[in-house]
Amino acid sequence: MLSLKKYFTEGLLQFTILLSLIGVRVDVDTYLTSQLPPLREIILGPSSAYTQTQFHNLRNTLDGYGIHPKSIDLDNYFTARRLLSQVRALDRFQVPTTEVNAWLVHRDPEGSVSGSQPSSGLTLESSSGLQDVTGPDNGVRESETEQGFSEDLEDLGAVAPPVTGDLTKEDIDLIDILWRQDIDLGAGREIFDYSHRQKEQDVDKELRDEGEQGDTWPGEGTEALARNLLVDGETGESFPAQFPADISSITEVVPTESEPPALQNNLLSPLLTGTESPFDLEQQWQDLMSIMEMQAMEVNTSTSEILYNSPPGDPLSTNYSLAPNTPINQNVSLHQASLGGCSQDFSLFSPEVESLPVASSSTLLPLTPSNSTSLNSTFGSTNLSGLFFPPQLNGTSNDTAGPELPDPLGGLLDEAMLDEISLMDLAIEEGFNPVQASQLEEEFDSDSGLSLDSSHSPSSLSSSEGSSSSSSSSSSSSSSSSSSSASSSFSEEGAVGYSSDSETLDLEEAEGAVGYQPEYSKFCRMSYQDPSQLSCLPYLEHVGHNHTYNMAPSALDSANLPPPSTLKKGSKEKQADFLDKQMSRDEHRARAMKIPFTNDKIINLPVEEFNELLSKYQLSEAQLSLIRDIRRRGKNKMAAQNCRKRKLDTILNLERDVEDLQRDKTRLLREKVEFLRSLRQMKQKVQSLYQEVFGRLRDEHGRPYSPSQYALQYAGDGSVLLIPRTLADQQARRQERKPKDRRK
DNA sequence: TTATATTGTCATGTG
DNA sequence: CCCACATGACAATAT
Repeated sequence: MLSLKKYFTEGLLQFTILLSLIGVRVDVDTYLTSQLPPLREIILGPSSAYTQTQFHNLRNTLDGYGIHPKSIDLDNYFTARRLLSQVRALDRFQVPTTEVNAWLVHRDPEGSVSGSQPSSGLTLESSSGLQDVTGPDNGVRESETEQGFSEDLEDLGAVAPPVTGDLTKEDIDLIDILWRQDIDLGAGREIFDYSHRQKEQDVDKELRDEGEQGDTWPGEGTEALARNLLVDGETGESFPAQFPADISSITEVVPTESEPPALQNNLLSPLLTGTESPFDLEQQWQDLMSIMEMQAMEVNTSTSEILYNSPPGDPLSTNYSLAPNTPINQNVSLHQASLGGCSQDFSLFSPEVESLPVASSSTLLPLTPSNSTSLNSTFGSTNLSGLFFPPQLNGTSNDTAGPELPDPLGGLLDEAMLDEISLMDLAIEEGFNPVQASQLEEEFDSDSGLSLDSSHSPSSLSSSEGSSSSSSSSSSSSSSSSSSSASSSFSEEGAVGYSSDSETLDLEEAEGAVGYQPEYSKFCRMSYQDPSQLSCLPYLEHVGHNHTYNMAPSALDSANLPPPSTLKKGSKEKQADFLDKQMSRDEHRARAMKIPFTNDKIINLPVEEFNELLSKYQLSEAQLSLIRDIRRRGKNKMAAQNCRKRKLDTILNLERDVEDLQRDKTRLLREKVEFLRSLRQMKQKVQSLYQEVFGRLRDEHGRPYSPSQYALQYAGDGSVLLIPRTLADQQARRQERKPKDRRK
């Protein structure tokens, strides 16, 4: 948990730093208040994911991040342009509003891939576009970031159009991507993946082969990877038909997108031209299958070239440098930079954050001293007034506050005195006395610290919700959708590929189901927003669900990282052992019982599909029982994760609320001190004037009036009267009673 | 090895 | 009644 908190806080800091670097003005206060939610979600990602209903939101895209890396892997493995074009085509299909995000993501990867891989002709376009765009991107980002991460895709569209006018199609695309990145904020786990992949790439082929050859592995892995695709493939019935259907649906959706049709056409046109075969299903499918198999062995999908170029340690520098050539990487890198660099940046950022609180504290400090002085002075003023008035009156006036007033001037003074006294009383009641005035300073300081904390604390239930909703949407999307999009298959493959092992599958499933934690954990541990974006796509449903949860990140990490080493060592057996270790108990049981489908399917398939699946196989009673237990436990696992995330989120929100209240309290106390001080000054002024006027008064004999016998009193019309003390006392008493009566 | 934190599982309740 | 989900409690596991 601590590490996670660190990550999220660091992520916030980094993000802010990034924004500042980009040129976006970061208002920490507003950021905390208004924009914190998104950040918080990022940090608390899991919490946001709590609400299952929210899975469909953008966050889900985060969940899908896993896919994205895989897509990159595909590029690495398959140099053929055909894949890229296909992917793009797929992206198009997914263009529909929510899907638009995914589409953008894909493009980035492509661009990055193209940039990295000279083989693809597309690369030239994408790379050039990226480079050109880099400048504009920043500007766009500013607006984007300002608007908020959690904003809907529609918002993106709305924002993008203005920018697009000057920008080229490619630029627009890039902007969209950047926009999405900003929204997602997730650091790409790609870095991790990359590291693994570089090492594993060679091994991956072997793994792929193994997966294909493996009796249990291939089937499970493929199934897990793209339930849609695989399912179809398994049945062999629905797959072909579904694909076209999905495409048509996607194309239809595209026009409806927020972006103007013209823009869309422009954006799409490049892709379309490049894509030979959205319809070349067989080849795509084969490629996807092969990729999936390969990936299945690799738990993680390292697509990022960033790793190659730069060590994960320097996400920022490397990312930025890479950005021009590799849009995806850039995006990822940016996220990562914000996230990964958090620790490093944190120190830098912290000062800034603290500066605000400090400033307030500094302001407070002067106040506090003044307050203490003011309090004393106020008392002094009262004493002064007492000097003017007869001792008796003064004594009474101090206690009652009323008696003094009766005097001619007493009226004014009385009110001021009363107010002051009342304030003082309040202060005392509240525990805010002169002594405490000094304490205020401390409070302020502490408050400043609190404010800092608050800033750190992510506060955005909404964001979490959004993420959760996105995940849910992705999950909701039917399996048919998965079959439809080859691109989706990539993402799924990535997830599936490594997940092909029962373990990975379970993890994915669990994650997808949970939806909330994935954000948090994913974001913190590894940044793979892009994949998440992919998850937005319907076909990615499986992946998204699985990825979302906390477990996923840890599992993914463990799964991803270890495999590379094992793979390098080069023994399939080792890999198998590792996979076995990674597999959950239920997975082992399922394997032992020779259950013909993956745990992921068992757990995540809708009831109808689940029953249908069961009906397709002749399973023994023991197998059926085990399957039902696996489903029950799997769902409960996700539920528990959601529950815990929700709980954590609630606690964090409460914590934030407490901090806010403490800040408010400090502010109010400071204001109170200021008012008291100003009141004291006014009193002193009135007293000095009173003395001056009273001292100049002379009776008919030219003798000054005795302060003990006479007093000045302000009349309602602004005139000043000299009246005997007795009258003044009486009037003062009357005035005292009135307020008391009112109070009653 | 122990203490703590995390995660998985079960039982139960709710919608 | 079934299903999905949420949640407290406990166990298992990881750190």
